[in-house]
Amino acid sequence: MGSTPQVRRKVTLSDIAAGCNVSRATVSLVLRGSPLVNKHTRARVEEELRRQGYVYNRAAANLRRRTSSSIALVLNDLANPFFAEFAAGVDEAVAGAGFVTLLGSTAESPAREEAVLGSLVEHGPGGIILSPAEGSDARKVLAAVGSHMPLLLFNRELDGSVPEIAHWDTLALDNQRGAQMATEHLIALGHKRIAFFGGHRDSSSCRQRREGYRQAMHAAGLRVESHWMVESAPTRLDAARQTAALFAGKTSPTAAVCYNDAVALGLMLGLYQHGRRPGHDFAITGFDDIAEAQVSMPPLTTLSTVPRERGKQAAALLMQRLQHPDTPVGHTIAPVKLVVRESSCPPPAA
Amino acid sequence: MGSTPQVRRKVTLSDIAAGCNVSRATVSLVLRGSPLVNKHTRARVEEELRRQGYVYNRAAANLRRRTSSSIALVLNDLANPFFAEFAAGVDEAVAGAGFVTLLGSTAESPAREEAVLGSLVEHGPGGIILSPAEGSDARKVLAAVGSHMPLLLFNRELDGSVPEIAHWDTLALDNQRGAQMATEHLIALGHKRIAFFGGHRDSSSCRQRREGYRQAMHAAGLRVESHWMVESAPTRLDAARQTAALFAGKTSPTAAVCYNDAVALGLMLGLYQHGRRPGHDFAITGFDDIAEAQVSMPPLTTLSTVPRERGKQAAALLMQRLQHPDTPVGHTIAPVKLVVRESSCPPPAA
DNA sequence: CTGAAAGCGCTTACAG
DNA sequence: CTGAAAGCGCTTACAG
Repeated sequence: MGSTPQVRRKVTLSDIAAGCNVSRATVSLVLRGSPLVNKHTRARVEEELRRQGYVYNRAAANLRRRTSSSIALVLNDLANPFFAEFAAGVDEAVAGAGFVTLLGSTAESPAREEAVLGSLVEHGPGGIILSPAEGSDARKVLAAVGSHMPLLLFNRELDGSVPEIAHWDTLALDNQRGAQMATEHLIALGHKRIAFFGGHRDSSSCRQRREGYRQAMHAAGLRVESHWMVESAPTRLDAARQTAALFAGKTSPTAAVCYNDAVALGLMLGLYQHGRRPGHDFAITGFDDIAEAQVSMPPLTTLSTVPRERGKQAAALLMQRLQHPDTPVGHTIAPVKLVVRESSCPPPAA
Repeated sequence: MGSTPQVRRKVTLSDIAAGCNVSRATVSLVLRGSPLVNKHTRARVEEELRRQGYVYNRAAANLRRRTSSSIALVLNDLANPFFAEFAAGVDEAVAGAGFVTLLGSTAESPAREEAVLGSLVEHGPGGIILSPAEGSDARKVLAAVGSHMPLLLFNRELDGSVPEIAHWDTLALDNQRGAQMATEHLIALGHKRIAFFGGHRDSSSCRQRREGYRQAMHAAGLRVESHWMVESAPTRLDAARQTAALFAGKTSPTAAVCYNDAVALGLMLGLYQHGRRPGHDFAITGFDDIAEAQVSMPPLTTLSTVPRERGKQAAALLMQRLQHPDTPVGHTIAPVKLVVRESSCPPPAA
């Protein structure tokens, strides 16, 4: 009430020390919760901290202690709901550990990725979680972050081999097993002619999902026509455009395992435009279980990756690495879960 | 080749100075691009910086210069595509200014918001962009950030009055004008019985959108039945559930201005479940123009807020404030744009 | 054009 | 239990 809170200069440890006639060392011990401090002294200091509106300067403390209280999160596309959820999970876990998240997004450009990593590293994060841009190169990343920075690669592989001096952990989705499960599910429904639809062939996740699809088809003794393997950008729009390609050959598929949900929703749209009814005369599965999957028309059978959980997991793995720098590098594969909804109908003949 | 890059200790200015027999001051001047340094000296220093793999420690520099090179971005819901796009825009602009973004998400909880703000402030951001959690209180925010921290409020108002000592800029969407435009559009198509559907009545954005709707209805001499004002959580699922309420009275509406796109898409689903065909026998408008709006069935007429642009704008406004702390507080209202698609059909009678 | 010195806000042995 | 002193990695007047 009678206080004058408008000081321009920030309140520091010295102000508090002066304010209650103790040394800065003592104030520091109080702040860090040391048991050495006399109860009465502690109370006086705490009162003074409150009175002056002290704000801890973590950067100064980190400098002195040679520690870090941040981790950097570098994403190829923050606006993608999958990564947005992932980021929310990372931030939740990071905040829970008393750290702060430094954000960087690269808009799928390796050049921007290099710049962003360079800038973030100067801010001294304890480690980095990186979901690489398409075409990002291992050596460039190494040049940007140095060989001593703990780094967790999420979701994608880097181009080129990872240099030996880099001890980078990885966290990946079980793409292969997921696509295999989706394909097996369609086979169990009675489908024989199953396509693999969408995605860029040269992305590692697309390769792995195609591999899972092929294995399931092969194990069931089913053949794969070459025109059933349709490429597209991993977006709804391009997927809708590519729909016609599925029906270009003489033997049309009755079902498609899609690269991801965006592609699957685009395919639904494309099918409607071709007078077909997904979930009735054509079966579709997706990958990701984005929010829209459960409310699309029809609701989409897909593989749940629980991106928020992946985010928490990524943060936990990185924190682990910070605490145990000399543990062997870990390559974690996160499970995916088949969620059956109406888009995966039996074949029309059955 | 013959080098030994594996030093555990980080390379500092002193190492560079020692490496080429100059003082740390000179190295610092080189780093900061000072014109004072002799060309030849500069070249030697730069070579040494490269040779030793020097990484600038921005935290130390910030401490000495009493500057900041970060801004904090605190969002009520990062997983929401609108905010994810917004965050991408903020980060783009922030990175463009050589700053880094500190991320915090509050999961719509005022208590978490307080904690997150408190933690972020300790990391010394130059300013904060805050999209408040529902029910977040002005005095609590002030207590968490202090009265000298530049803060930009985005998208929502705080509960309680903003204390006079807080000089907070705001950036808001033109909710009222947007809803008014949507309503006028439906009226122009010939609708007379138009509902306002979804949203929490006590949220400021919902109040403003309802107000725009009322003004347009009133200006056209149309009356509003009380059961046409339906509340819902701002989610697809709850909106679908509330659909029946629209048709509970004796005079059913032929169109609805929806609180946002999520609600509009939920309403579409609800209408299908009631045997109606949105875009044919019932007109719908949304708000936000999320990615799904253009590919829903039918495509959704809505108000585009261009969240990525809003993010850039928010960052620019905050940067402006950092450079000119004594400029009067600004309250910016960002325009929205009507995007007409097939969901807004004429009334069945017409 | 370059260097010596002080200092940003903290922490941490080390004495006492 | 508390304080004096040194130091984290930088920058910036100030001399020369």
